[in-house]
Amino acid sequence: MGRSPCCDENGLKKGPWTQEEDEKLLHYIQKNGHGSWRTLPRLAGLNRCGKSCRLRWTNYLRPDIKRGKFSREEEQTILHLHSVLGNKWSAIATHLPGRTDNEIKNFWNTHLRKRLIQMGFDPMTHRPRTDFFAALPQLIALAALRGQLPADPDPPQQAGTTAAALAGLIGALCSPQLTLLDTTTTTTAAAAPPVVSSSSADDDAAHQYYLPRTTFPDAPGSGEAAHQRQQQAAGLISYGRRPDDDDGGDVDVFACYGAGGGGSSLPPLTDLSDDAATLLQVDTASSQFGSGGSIPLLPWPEFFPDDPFITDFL
DNA sequence: AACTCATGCAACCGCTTTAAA
DNA sequence: CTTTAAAGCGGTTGCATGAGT
Repeated sequence: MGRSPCCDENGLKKGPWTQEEDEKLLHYIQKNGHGSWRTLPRLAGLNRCGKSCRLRWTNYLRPDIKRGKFSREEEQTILHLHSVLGNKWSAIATHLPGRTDNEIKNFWNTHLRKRLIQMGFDPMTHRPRTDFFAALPQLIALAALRGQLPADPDPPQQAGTTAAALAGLIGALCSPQLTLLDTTTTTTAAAAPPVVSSSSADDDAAHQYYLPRTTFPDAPGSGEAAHQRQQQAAGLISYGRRPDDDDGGDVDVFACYGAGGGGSSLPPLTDLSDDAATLLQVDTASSQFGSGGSIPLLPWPEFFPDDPFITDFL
């Protein structure tokens, strides 16, 4: 399997394309099709290698390319497909008409990947990171919520409080489960996994967070089937972004499926308060994000239940 | 105004896969 | 079946631009 030598040829231009080159390539392909990429540059009067021409065409000049910002739906699709396919950019691109694999790859590396990391998720596994420092933001939030960190730190007065906060962090590390529950979202613990939220780095304080328990409480009438569903889904995470009522932007919303059994690798947490347990017993059917409709918070392959591509891949 | 740093994206590099001889 | 060229693909680089100091 020899490597293509086309790019090693001397005297061929590299670097950014000029408008004149674009026009030559576009005009030639529109008239003749690309045919053999190796012979195309000579026939089109371009001092480029065929590979460079192919890339320019597929990533930029193709008439069906969609440009501009990725929509929230496209973000969702990329996140979900990446959780299934990994870095198979071309495969992911087949589900996003008008988007190129290169564009999706860039978008992932510059936006989505960073966002997951910021929130303490491993961008490759889509699961919470196992190292302590990755979970630190959540631990700090946890401790703050438990009244162990000052809302407005004031160093001269906080020596004792900080010690208590650290003690709280250590306690959290030794306890069953850590997650943060976004109370702005409603869900039913029995009928579906609880919606758990983390937030982007610019999280505002408008959302209140509660601490769910290790195994989610059974809602009335839920029974064993619901419990089994929880167990089956243990460890899976789904996520989305929903409009933020306060500032008009988006906030990240995560659903963390299950808690025990090694699904989540986040450090464990102490038991849940009764208040938080109550919060988990609300109706999923009414779960809406803002006024714009709901975001599907489903674990992957259910996200594309009838997609033969996914079915075949799995 | 000048400089530094961060970000986004187009393009390249080189490995793998596919198809033809 | 083997060899080879071509195409496909994912990782990486480098430049342009904007924000911050």
